Amino acid sequence: MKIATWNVNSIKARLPRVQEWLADFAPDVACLQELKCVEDAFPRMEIEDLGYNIAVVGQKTYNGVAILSKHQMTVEMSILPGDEGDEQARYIEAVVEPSGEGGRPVRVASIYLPNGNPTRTDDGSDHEKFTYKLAWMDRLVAHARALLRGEDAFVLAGDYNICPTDIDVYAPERFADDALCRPESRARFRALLNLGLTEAFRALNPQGQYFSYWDYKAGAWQKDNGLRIDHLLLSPQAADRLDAAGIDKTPRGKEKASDHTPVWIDLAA
DNA sequence: ATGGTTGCGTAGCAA
Repeated sequence: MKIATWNVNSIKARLPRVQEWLADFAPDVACLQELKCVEDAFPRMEIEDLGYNIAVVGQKTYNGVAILSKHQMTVEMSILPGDEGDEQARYIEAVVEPSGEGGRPVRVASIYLPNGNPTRTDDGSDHEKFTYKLAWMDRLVAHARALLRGEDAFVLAGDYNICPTDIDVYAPERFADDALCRPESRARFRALLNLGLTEAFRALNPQGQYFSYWDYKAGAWQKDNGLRIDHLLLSPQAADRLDAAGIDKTPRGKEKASDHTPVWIDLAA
């Protein structure tokens, strides 16, 4: 079962790119982030026509996440637990159930983790955007811990806005104080791994520099000035089925591209 | 170089 994640940076602006990617790559499940629209404005029919069921948590102008599935899907969560007052559309979780012989269910979450920049205010204290990111990550660790008690196969896929280590950054010295690389951010990402989750791409590519995001600015794509911030984290039951993982750079090179490119895994049936 | 680009929405914020 192919499961992919892609921050599309506006589903409306990106619809032709998303349609051709779905038709060509044909993932069983696609987790999308940064839809930048409310649920009613999601181009539902255009995606359904490609054979996908759709689950959306939308928000005007900012954020927004979706799960597209070729298989039957039941939405389990539309917000990350742990903060009733959090109104940002950054989390959706569903159970995907392949029909037919031998298809086992997989729980899938589409995650748009807060960017967290700027990290500091003018007076030098932690900026609320940074503290929101860290608190959101604490909630994610707690939720992952709860999910692990269920002992089922699950995949937490999305834009984590975290470069796990310096090898995931084209110029680590420039990002030392960036929320994507700060020790506090990385410590929480490692906490997820220390629970027993497997970061799929790095597990199968233990060495080497790979990116999933290139800034629109300053010719970053042409210069390969990228970051690896989009990840799929697997429960032990999902990791046991991990057959392949990859980063598909093709969509990033097209006209009207998102600044992110899809990351994918293949799980044994 | 405190720059650069894209999207939303139509000014300025977010990334």
